[in-house]
Amino acid sequence: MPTYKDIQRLTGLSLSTISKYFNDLPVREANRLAIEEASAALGFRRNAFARGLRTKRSRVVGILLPELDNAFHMSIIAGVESALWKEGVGILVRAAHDDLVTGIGSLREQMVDGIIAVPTNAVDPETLTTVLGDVPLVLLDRRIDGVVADTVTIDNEAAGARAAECLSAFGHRSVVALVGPDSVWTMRGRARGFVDTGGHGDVTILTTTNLTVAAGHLAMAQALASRRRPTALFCANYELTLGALLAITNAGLSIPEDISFVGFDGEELAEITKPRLWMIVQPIEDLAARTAELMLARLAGDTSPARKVVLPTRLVPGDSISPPA
Amino acid sequence: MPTYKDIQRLTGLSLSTISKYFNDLPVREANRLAIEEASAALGFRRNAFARGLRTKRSRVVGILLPELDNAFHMSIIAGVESALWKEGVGILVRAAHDDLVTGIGSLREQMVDGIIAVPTNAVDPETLTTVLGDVPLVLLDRRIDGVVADTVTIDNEAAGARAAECLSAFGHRSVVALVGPDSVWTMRGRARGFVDTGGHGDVTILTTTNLTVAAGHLAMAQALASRRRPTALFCANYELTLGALLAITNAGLSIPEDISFVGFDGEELAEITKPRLWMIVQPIEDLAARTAELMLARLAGDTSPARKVVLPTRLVPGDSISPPA
DNA sequence: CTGTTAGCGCCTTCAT
DNA sequence: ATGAAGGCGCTAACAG
Repeated sequence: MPTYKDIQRLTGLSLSTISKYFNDLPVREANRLAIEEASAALGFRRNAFARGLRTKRSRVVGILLPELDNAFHMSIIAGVESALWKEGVGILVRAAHDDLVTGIGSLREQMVDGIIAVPTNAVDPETLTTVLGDVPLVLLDRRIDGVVADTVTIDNEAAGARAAECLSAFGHRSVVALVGPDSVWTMRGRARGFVDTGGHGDVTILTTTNLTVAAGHLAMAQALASRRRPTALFCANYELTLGALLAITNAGLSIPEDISFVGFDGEELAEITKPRLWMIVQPIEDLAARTAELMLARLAGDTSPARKVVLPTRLVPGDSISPPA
Repeated sequence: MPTYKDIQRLTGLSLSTISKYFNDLPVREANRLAIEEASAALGFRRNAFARGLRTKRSRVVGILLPELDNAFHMSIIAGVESALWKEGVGILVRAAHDDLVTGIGSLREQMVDGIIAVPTNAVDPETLTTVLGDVPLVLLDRRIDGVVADTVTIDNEAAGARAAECLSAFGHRSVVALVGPDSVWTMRGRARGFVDTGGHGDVTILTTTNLTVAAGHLAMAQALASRRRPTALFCANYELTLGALLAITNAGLSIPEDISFVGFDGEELAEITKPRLWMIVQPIEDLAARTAELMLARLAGDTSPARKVVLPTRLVPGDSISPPA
């Protein structure tokens, strides 16, 4: 690996001039050309270790997710990566497996300049502060009670509420929400919004054991087979939506004749099902953009108080709701 | 951030003894305890920049994917991350957007010790060699013509062939494969295997514009509406499988009465659809394990010739094929 | 605008 | 098993 010294040998310039060139500080035109020629000939690339040792920055941000195979989180991260990389910032991705503190510690060991995390469990705020040191943290999709940090989420209550409104606007008084485990922050919010707004009638919350297609299918299949079969349904995330849809289809039931349906996050799905499904959809690109923006600001030295960014969901109309029989 | 010097101040030991302790070299028991106490008190963590500067290794592997929102690739990467992290190796993830060479260059700039890439376009082997330098490269899921590198893929021809066999075993002589663009290496292989083996009869290849649920749905909806409606179908990836399934359901057709069906990668889906679908499934965990293993070996200094790991797919039987009318 | 100099924190001979 | 010393490649004063 060539170094400044090699460039110095070819150009006769001092190390500091060469450094200035690479840091976009003014350099005489002739020297600039000489450096460019030399480094092209050498295939030179600056050594990030040495640079980091001096500057104390890696231009890498750590990403901490519960699991890496969650499609929703990864699609946000795709947007975050794109926005950060435009500024030359890379992402070091790690599965946290419900242990935020350990995850943060390990990322810090690898010298990340900041951390974006989707938290799961509760965390002791003090422990968090200690392990974080001065590394900026942006919490994505979910919050942690008692922790003061930048936060980018959607308005989950409003999302649940809107779903309930759609259904009640068509006259449904007996409504069901298929939601994931109560341990998931977003699910609590969506369920709460749904209950609070649909609460004038008869509201049932079906809780699944986890957020998978299979779990959604199972819970829905059981509900459909029960004595009081749901007639108006809201699914609180994409996997549950798909699972419920399959359960309904397999049971030989029709939407909306037998059951009215509001799904979540499946805009693409909504467009190709018959009938089109009503959907609550999350603004993935905005979530990504705001998260990246916040992080870049912190990296640039913004020390203003923690922000709480709350984005609205979009309601995509369909033909999957009809008045109750 | 505390350094060895701080530990030295607390323990009176030399920097070299402290270094030895942290590098698992023999240190007298009393000293070991002193160092442990001091570093705990200080909240000490070794500075990876300084370490990298000396050792020339970052303990980070770069991951280069066409896009980060591809569920299949990310599920492999989830396994890779898990295996690498067990060895203390992190992953720096980047979307390559069809430009492997630039991607590799940028990852090298961030000092990755190795690169795992899912390639898309062709690449000039020499350019690749140059930009790689001595960084080990493992190609995942797809190969590049003319490039000699470690490679972990499935046997795509065999996968396509097996699908064709299933259908012909039930007596189908007119079979259709729904595959993605010919530009995708895996799709070419699956189509080839399907054609070669199903070739005794009447084989049609439906090519979609991209690998999405919507594209699969569209292509399938058109085919179902055509004069010669398919009666035996193989879908060459998960998104196409889901899209085709929705198209079939929406068209009011039944599996397998109207159309026999072999899907791809949707084992979970297969279990909850009615009837159960025949599926070709990729060994995601094995792909991840072999990839990680290969990379770890290279990081450990293995300089043996490039390996070509080819894994078999699994055939999951269902009730979605019946003899033709 | 350019050059000289002094580290950043750690690992690694080399003696002891 | 320990200690002293040098340097990895780069940046950031500072002087010119």
